[in-house]
Amino acid sequence: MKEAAAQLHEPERRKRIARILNAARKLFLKKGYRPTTIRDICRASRLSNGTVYFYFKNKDAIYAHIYEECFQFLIDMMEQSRSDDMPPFEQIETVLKTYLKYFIEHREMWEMLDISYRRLSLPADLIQRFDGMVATAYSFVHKAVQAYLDEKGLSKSYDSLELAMLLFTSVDGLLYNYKQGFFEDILEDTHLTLEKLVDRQINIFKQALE
Amino acid sequence: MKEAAAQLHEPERRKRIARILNAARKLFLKKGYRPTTIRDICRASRLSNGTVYFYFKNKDAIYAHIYEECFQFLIDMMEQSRSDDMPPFEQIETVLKTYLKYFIEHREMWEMLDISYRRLSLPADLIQRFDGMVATAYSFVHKAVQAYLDEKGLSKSYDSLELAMLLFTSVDGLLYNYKQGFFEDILEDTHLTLEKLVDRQINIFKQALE
Amino acid sequence: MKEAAAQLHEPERRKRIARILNAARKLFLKKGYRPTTIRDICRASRLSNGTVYFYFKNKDAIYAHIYEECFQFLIDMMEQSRSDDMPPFEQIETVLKTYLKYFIEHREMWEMLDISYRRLSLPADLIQRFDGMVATAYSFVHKAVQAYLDEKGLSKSYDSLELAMLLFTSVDGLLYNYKQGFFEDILEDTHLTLEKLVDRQINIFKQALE
Amino acid sequence: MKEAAAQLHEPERRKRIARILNAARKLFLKKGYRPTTIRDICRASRLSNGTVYFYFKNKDAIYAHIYEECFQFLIDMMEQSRSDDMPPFEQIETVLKTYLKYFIEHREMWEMLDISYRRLSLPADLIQRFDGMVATAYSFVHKAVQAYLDEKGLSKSYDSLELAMLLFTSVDGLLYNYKQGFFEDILEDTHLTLEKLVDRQINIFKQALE
DNA sequence: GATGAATGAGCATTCATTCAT
DNA sequence: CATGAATGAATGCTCATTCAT
Repeated sequence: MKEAAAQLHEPERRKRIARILNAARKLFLKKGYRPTTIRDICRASRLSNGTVYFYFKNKDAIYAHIYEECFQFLIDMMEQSRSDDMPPFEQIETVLKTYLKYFIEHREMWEMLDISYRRLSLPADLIQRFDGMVATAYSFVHKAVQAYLDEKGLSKSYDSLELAMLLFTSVDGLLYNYKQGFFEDILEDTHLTLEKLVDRQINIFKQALE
Repeated sequence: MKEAAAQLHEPERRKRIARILNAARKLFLKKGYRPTTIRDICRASRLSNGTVYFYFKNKDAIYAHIYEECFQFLIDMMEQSRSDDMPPFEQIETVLKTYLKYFIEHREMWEMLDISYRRLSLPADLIQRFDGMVATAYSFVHKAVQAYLDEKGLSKSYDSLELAMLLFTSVDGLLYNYKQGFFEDILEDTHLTLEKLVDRQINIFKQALE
Repeated sequence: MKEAAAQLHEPERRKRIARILNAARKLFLKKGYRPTTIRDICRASRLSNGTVYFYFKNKDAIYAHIYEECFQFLIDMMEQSRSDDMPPFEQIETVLKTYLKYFIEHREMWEMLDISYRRLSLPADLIQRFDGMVATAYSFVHKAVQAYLDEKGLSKSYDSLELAMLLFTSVDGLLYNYKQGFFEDILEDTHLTLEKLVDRQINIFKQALE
Repeated sequence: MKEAAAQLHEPERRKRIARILNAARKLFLKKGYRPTTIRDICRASRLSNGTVYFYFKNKDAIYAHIYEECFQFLIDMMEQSRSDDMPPFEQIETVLKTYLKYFIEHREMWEMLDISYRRLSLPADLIQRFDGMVATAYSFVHKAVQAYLDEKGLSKSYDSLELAMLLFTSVDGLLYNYKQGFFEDILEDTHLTLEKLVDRQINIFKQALE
């Protein structure tokens, strides 16, 4: 009976949780994690202090929820964009460009991922789940690179894991430096864009392997 | 006379300042900028609250000092490692490997640079100085790439600025992901090392350009 | 329903607010505004630091509340004591004696008014409201004086505003000097009292106009 | 010998003390007593922290010095302006107008007197000295009023002390209210000035006694 | 005498978190 | 479930005062 009653209110529950998360996401992004206060979140979600604490153990838990959500979104995007049937090189291209797309179209999410979840005092199982997500994202690139090497008969000359890491991190480094604002002037003064840079980066790998 | 008297205490002053900066550096790294409190710094430097404020206007000023110091150290290392007389490719290699060396040997400094100085409310002139330092570091790679392209007669096929950015950010991305701990398992389980990865990255660029 | 629930706690709220204001009023008087600390107020009101800030935005807000309250009390007293039907001179007497009564019976309030609200960094609208209250208090005297001059046919010989100001400020000066303690010995050694002094002052004006 | 040496530097001492007092006076006025810090005074007087404390026991001592100085200045002005040979009424007028002159021409000093020296924790003998100065200032008015009453043969109808107090405090109340800014609008919109108001006040007393 | 380095208590204010209703 | 009142430790920073040189 109690269960049933709880179930009955489930949609209501979800709504409240969503409201809290939406508010928190925006605030974390705008002000950063630490400067965002629980009261900020309450105000923005139009819920009381106590309610927020009813649904989330504490501030870190809210953050963790959002982190997971953002990362899952990236994984889903990658998953949906690629397919095992694609030619290997296209797979590589697709995954990396999907990452770029994520960065451009869902910048807020990308920035959430930037807050190192290891610094927060999260329960060990969460940390592990997050580590797993990172591994999954890497694996998309890894598998594609492996397939590409197989296709080209280069499996013995190159280490697919090594190449995958380099590919991924080189794009990541680009985005990271971009975010820091170090490219602002350059991208304004030249014909360069993030898209072209990523393209070039991928092509350099391709040329190198030929 | 007054000058002399002041000078007399100068070494003492320097010592105290160093003590504060050393304490702050360590703490900023361990806990991050915001979570580190002035009191933490006082405790670690065995100086009173008032003394810290006697030497530094506020917390941001302490951070700025450390940031500049760390970045200048990197620039000096790069400057000293390279020379215009080197073959261009060696210049590229040297600068990037110096960056890696900085990361490995002065990890604390590298991590300091990771705290975005733009989020802090620093005086405009400091922001500008820091921007200048970033530009200087980039320029080392840029000049070397330009020389390399000239040597190979590829100046027309490739944009030196673009290549320099990609080279630098790809290394940076590597270090950044490494720091996040995303490689931990991989580097443990394989023969890979940061050095080999950077090497490979540089070689990929080289191969691509040939 | 929500409203009802909130209302339910309203008396409790009021009690706490009153406790804070009572504590603050006493302390401001005893020690002055600046030397009174929020902690003093907490200690005196037996409430925690956070609770005080829950009810008041900051120290200035507490002061402003008290200031307004005290001034309004004076205005109410004046308003209730006088009436347009009174003979003009009686109006003058009544208002000024009410001011004296306020000074004697609600000394704590009178002293609050002594703290210049202009030095505090209060929001502009509060400043304006306070200015309005000052104007209201003056106007009671002014209107009465005007009526008196009209009655006596002296409107052309005297400026009602000027006389009103002199009447009010002369009483105020008396109170102010009294508060400073400059009369202590005199009032002890003679038959003089504040009441007699104010009486005399009013009579001097009356005699002068005859 | 030591004495001689000390004497030798006496002018130097005085200079420093004057520098401190000048700086403090300006600052106390501009910012008020509490908000003025010793460091402010050091900066303004171009002397070191330690030096200020060498010449003055503490902040209160500096204030007391200035208070005395300002009050003495007023007493001197009054003393010099009046003379026993003047007709009594002229004496009254002169003393009160000198007080107004002091207010207008040495407003900074007048405002210093406004800070109640009783609230500060000054040594008892200082308090007494200050009380004495207040009495002296009052006595100038008192004596003149007494002489006036004698001249007019009104000594039996009026109490000279009472009248003196009323005269003095009515002017004081005027100045006090003026300082609070309560007259600003009025004085701007009409032909009234402080001088005219004081004049009128004195004349009212005169008229009343006739 | 003069300096300025050093102290540490103290301040206003914030904030994550708890809990009675 | 939801509310918002209550808590009190913590924070960055200030400042009168002391003291070694």
